[in-house]
Amino acid sequence: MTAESAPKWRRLEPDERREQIFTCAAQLFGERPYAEVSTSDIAARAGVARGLINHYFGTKRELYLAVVKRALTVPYVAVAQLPSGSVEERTNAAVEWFLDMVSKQEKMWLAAITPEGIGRDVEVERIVDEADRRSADRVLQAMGFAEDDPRWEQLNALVRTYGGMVKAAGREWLVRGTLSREQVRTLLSTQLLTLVKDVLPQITPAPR
Amino acid sequence: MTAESAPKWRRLEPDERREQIFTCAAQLFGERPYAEVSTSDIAARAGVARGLINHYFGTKRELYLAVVKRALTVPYVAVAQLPSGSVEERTNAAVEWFLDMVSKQEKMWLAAITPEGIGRDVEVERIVDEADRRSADRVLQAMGFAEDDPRWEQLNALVRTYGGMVKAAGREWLVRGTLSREQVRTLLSTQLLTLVKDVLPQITPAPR
DNA sequence: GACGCCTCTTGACAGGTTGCCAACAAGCGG
DNA sequence: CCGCTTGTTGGCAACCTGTCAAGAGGCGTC
Repeated sequence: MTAESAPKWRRLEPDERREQIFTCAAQLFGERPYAEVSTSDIAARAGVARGLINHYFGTKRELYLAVVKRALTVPYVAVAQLPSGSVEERTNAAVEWFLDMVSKQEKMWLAAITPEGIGRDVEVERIVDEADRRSADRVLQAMGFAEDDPRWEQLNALVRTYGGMVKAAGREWLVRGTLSREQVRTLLSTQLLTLVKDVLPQITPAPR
Repeated sequence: MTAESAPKWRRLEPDERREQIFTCAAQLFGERPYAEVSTSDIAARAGVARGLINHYFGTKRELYLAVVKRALTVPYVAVAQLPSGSVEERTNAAVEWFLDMVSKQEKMWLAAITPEGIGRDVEVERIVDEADRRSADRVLQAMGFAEDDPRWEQLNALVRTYGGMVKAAGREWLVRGTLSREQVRTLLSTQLLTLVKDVLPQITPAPR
């Protein structure tokens, strides 16, 4: 019998261990809702003591936030520069680009737009809002609005409401299959065009 | 000293007590996310023993479901018979009515449209979907579509996507204050009108 | 006016979860 | 080979939830 000094556990670099726990947590949060994933589950899958999770992430909630944040950041990274044609052409191109992007990142995108866990949490809301605002900025830029427009704040808010429709349409298309890609394209193009041509121009500069 | 037999607690009719607890729960769920409202909090506000909540509603989750359900149902029950004028008049009336309703039930409505408080719960999802579908039905009826239209399923889905915008707009208006009621009115009216006049007519009968 | 009973209401208990922290030990540097 | 840094463990205390038998409010009856 070789006197193996069998270590009960292996010591890892902080970043490495942190990433390992993060990965396991992401898997579990993808499988079950937030409340049904206990830190014990995460620790078990990572083959680690439960306390270590708190050591690295502080709180179960903070760990969840980290997961959501990464999931939301990835999808909206590279918005290709849109063609500089008429408004109609640009809206169509934007919608088409969007549909392609979603097609490729289906699961990722769906997971990101339905933070399936902690809800109405200030921090989660902030993270999601940040992503929404950034994509609304891109839409406004693509539609030719000047970035120093005094109405920017409200224009952005209006585009964000359009984002609500986009998410809902994505769910109808991808999850429920009640709408075809073509129907979604028509819907989103038409509505975006109306938004840009009929609604946005009516907005008066910020009230104060 | 009058020998007052001071009762430690008052005995109420089941329906009455149930309603009282329900109301307090609705308030709290409107103030904080699901996870941050303990049954103790609800019991405290209702001036009642915690166990009584389980007696009436079984589970915290069931109580929450009841709250969400009512919040989603009440608003859409009495869609007053809309005036039978032009499409424009009817959309305006519908949007205006909706804004009034929301103003009155602000907290309740907000809590209901962001039921992520419990996280991708199948039951919650079902309830929300049910309500969304029902209100979409009402919108279609009000806009003069025949209930046996073969495209009904898809028309309904399209209106549901509009619902996504409605919810987003409500949040911008009530929660963040980035949009005024007037702006929301303009947005929702214009977009609904476009949906009804430009998008819906393009939908071809169900593919199979 | 007093009593009895129905059932509404309470309070305590068990199981489970989370955050914290002091002690332990892996494994590199001297 | 030994000591020290620090990654890691395991148990503790607080809290929350669902259950249940016991207690008491108050209506109906005599």
